[in-house]
Amino acid sequence: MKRKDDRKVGQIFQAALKLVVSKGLSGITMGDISKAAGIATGTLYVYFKSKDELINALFAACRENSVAHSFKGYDPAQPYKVGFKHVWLNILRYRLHNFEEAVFMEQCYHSPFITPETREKASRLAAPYNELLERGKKEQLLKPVDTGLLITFLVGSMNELVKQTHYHGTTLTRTRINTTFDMCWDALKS
Amino acid sequence: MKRKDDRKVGQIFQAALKLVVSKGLSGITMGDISKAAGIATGTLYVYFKSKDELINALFAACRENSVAHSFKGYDPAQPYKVGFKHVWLNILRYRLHNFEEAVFMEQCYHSPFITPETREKASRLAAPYNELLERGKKEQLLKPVDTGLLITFLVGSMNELVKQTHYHGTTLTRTRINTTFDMCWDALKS
Amino acid sequence: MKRKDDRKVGQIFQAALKLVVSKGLSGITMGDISKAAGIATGTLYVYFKSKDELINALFAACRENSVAHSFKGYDPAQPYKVGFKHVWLNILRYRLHNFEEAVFMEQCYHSPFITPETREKASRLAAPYNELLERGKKEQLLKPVDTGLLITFLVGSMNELVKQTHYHGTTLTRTRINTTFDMCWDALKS
Amino acid sequence: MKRKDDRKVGQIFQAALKLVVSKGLSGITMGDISKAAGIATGTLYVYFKSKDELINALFAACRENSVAHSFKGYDPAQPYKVGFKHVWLNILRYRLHNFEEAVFMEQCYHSPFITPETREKASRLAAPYNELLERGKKEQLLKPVDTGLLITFLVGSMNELVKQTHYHGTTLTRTRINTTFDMCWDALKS
DNA sequence: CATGAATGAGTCTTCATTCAT
DNA sequence: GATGAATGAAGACTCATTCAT
Repeated sequence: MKRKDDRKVGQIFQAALKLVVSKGLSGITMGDISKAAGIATGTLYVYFKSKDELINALFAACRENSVAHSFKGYDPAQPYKVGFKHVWLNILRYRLHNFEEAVFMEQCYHSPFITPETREKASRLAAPYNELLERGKKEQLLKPVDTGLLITFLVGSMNELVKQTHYHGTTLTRTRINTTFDMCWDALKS
Repeated sequence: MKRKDDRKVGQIFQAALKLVVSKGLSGITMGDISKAAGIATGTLYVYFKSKDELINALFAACRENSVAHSFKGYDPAQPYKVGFKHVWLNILRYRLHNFEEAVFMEQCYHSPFITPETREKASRLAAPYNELLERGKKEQLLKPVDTGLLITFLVGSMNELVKQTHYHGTTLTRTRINTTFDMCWDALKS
Repeated sequence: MKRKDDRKVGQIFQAALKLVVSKGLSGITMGDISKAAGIATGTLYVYFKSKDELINALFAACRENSVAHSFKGYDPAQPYKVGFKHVWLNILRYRLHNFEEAVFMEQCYHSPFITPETREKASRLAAPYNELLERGKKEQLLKPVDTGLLITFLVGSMNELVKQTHYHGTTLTRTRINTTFDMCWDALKS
Repeated sequence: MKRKDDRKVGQIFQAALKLVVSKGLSGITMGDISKAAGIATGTLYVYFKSKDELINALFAACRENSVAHSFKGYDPAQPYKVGFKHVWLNILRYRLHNFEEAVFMEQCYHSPFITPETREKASRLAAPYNELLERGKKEQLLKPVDTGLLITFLVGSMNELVKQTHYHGTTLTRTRINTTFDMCWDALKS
């Protein structure tokens, strides 16, 4: 028998992401995805019970991927600001290099595709970010305000920066990156 | 266009916005919109040539509305920070009270519905924001960095704040608002 | 506006019946039905929410039609056997002339299309038959056995007779009809 | 065909029959059958070239089984009515105990699955029934009418009786059976 | 203008069948 | 032989759009 091929899920995900960026979450069809993935439409249903499930699975995978990247190489032993900047850069790098994933996830935010379960699962993955910011507050380096608010700044500014970079074609020089980081740090630092 | 018509366009827009929040931009149909607006499907086509046109018109209307709100009561004669905060609060208030519009506009960002023309028209409306920030730089109150970057912080953080407020049900106290403004100001101020 | 056309339901029913006889209940598609009815596929959904609903509605209509025919011209004032034969002939005539309906209803018997509600509704329509046989028992003309059993003979024999007539191409002469009636009567009479 | 294979064919048939009763002839899929039979879908195609062939084979098998049962223990040497009742009871017993087969065969009647060849083969198996009734006519115990008509009564009444028993949950007491037989005999006897 | 029935292209999904293992 | 993943044609159903009233 033919073994279920795990690489195929990857192909499907890649195809879906590419399509979401070019046609929007609303515009993609199972036919498009299968064609882009180089498989038959029916094959999609071997791996995912429905379009909904496919989208949810992709969302979960992106989310996990994103979190995993954020803390790659993070060393809690280092001084706070060093570690913080490391993570900040990780996130930025991830969003730039995986722009498609970032766009997809944002599109999912208000879509009826994402089920409450998936949403719930996603928010549980936010824990490491929370901890990072809590630590900053404990070391009295960050403003003693609601962690959610701090994250808001972290994420919100990054989002717009990446979008702008991508769409306005601005090249993200080292200086520009540092400037942005400084602004972010100024916002958060106590 | 008589007044009667305008009222109907308003109903259509309201209906569409409500539906986008609950079902996503992908999920709305002309049938849904007409039903929610209390008119017949065919009547939609009296006011809009197609679904695309309806969405684009709504997008443009929201965008204009948003800009108009931002500068309501803004007095350039006042000291910079006072005026800046005024605008900042206007934007925040707008996004909170017109959450549906905000969601709709975000959903439109990557959708194939919005034509380049509409996009172009929208970005031209950004001029007042640019001017506001340029003035701040001229008065050496804001960091001498790319205006786009400054806007990024302004908008990005606000976006996330509003989303959070809405979804996590946090009440936005005066203190919380001020804290957020301070963070934003800290990020931008030179 | 275009008025919903009641004749269209009739066309749809006729088309469906014809197709069930030629291709079996299993083999019919909404596309086939619409084509045979001379309308667009989508139009079917103006009149019926789903294929299931269409089949159930058709079943109910056939059932009603069948019962209505059975007692046409039946006069309770006449001697029992005369009235009984009248009904018997009505049923036979109905089944022969509306062979498609008869086949369709038989096909429905074990199909998952028919909902319990429809089934229930159908069996409630059996009341007149029950009464007819009860009367025969009361007048001591029929065997004093379970009414269900009597109906079994009435219906079962007729069913097979009609099928045979139709498929083997036997012509149903007056003699043959009378012979069959006599057999039926012999079975039921006390 | 080894014994092992035959057992598998049996499993397949059993699975198919069970599914036809629960989901109708229209509703069964090769996937369902294979799952219910505890084998892989592909394996079905080792035993049957196609779904059509499977259904036809099953139909033929049921038909043969049915006829075989009918005359089990029948002894032409016995008086006619005794033998006749013996067969009649055999048929009844068969239909009650193999209700699934009976339902399946009825479903097949108007389905496009059954080929003319299968149909032809099936009707050739009716010979013993014909002979039984011919003998009755020759002995002047049965009405001198068309054999087809006689069979019609035999089969038709039995069909309905079995259906009723099954669906209305009536228990078939010995008395009820005898009553029914008497009715049938009354219908046929000269 | 307003209506909503009619249309048919396009969607998701299923399923008989094939084929690599 | 046995398996079940892969295939793609076909089916039920949706929906933007048109048009008769």
